[in-house]
Amino acid sequence: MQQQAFAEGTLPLYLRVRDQLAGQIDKGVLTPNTRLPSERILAEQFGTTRVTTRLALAQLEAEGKIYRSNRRGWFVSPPRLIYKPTHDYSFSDNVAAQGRVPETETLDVTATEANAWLATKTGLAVGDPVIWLRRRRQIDGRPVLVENIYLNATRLPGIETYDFNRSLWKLLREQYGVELKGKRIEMYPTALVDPQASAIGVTAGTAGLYVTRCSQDGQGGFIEFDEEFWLHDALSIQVEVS
Amino acid sequence: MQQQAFAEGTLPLYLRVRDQLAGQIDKGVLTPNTRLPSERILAEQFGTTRVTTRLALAQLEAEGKIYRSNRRGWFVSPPRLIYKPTHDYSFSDNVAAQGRVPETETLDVTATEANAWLATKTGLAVGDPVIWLRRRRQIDGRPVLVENIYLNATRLPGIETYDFNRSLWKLLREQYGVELKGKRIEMYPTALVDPQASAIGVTAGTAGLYVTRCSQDGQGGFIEFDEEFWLHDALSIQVEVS
DNA sequence: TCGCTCATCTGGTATAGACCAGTTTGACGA
DNA sequence: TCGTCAAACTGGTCTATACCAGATGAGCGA
Repeated sequence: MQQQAFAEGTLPLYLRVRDQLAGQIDKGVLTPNTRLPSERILAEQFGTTRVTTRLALAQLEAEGKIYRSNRRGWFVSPPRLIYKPTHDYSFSDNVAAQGRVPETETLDVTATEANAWLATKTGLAVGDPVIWLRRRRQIDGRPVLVENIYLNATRLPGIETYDFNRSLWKLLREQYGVELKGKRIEMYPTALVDPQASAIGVTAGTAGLYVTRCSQDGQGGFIEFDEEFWLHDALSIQVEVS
Repeated sequence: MQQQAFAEGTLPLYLRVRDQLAGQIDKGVLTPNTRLPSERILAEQFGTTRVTTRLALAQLEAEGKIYRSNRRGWFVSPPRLIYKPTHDYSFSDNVAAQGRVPETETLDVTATEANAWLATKTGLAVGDPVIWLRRRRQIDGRPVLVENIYLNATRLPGIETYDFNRSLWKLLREQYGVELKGKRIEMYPTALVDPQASAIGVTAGTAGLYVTRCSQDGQGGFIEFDEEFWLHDALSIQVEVS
């Protein structure tokens, strides 16, 4: 069982494979959403095994250059969506403005009550009525996030009867005259685990970005708390302050 | 070569190993910065191989629950630092305020000129003089970020002569009377690659968060452009707007 | 033409073992 | 007592192979 010689400038083999593939992506030989050759074929091409090839692929995935679709293959990542969480705008409008095709699916709508965790996040009391909304959102047919939205049911009576497959922000403004003002946003990178991972259709452990957003109206009253689980390679966040 | 039976509720073995370790961390059996048993010992304890054990460890690493120190072992991650990039404050003060011990090292100070990339980011013209500063910052002895800072040399004459192992923000205020006002922040998750990975002392491919921050003074003049490479498990970002 | 079935392709999970290259530690000698 | 140095230990990289399970598409039958 011969061993790697660490030839060619001491770079490990899996990083040399990575560099080859990254070069093809950067040079445009492989374009966004193209499928890469299968792991077995790549392994043969590079004269190595699937295990090492997968190391290289995992590296590129961590960098956000490629993504995987469960048991279908590896694909070149499209550009990141520019996302400004401090703005009030519609996901759909934002995606469309960047030349992409958005899609929103409502997974679940449930009337429930605030638990301790939600209470500390929102300022509600434990037991206050909330509407819990779960949605999945896609860009160009690829699911990029799932979200849990908790709406102040007292402040927004009857909201559970509306169609949620559209902009929530517009719904609040048009039906309730609510303009979201204050926001408290928190985010950090983490891995997606079930149930979010399977809702997006990725394996548990895929890198993600966890974003929460607590919005109030002009008077400081709590309106909605949004908890988003993004694929890590799907977005670039921008914030401007003056 | 017998195969896994997918027993015990169909969870794959590496996720069951993950759950066991995660449980010990959540219950406080393993406390922050404690070293885990070695991969070989864990593999033996769980009746599996190193490869599978490493899968479980990589999963926990992706979730930000553990981190590795090169060839020294795996350690339990401490709590994330709360970081408000829209605020003007000192890294050192912020870390200390959260009961941790900060440290800053200046790696490099170079007088150079704005290239095309920096020009588009800052509004400078290509060729304008800038001071390029590289720093590494630690929390409780663990390097958590490296940064490239580009300072407007025209606006801040002689700044390269100061000590940079302290708060840059205070330096600007005290020596130049500059209050940073406008900020444009951009960030996205990605993997750390060299030279940043080796500067922090992690292997290439470790998950990170890339943050850039462009700051101006009250009159909209460009002051500094900051490019930060964070370990992904080291921080939680908070932004508030009204 | 349309729907279904099944072979085939894909990645997902797992075993067993090997050598490489820094880190740590403990025994030993000055 | 203290420094040195080698052994032992750690993760890092790699080979070779196997079976599992979901996705896909070709082909067949209604």
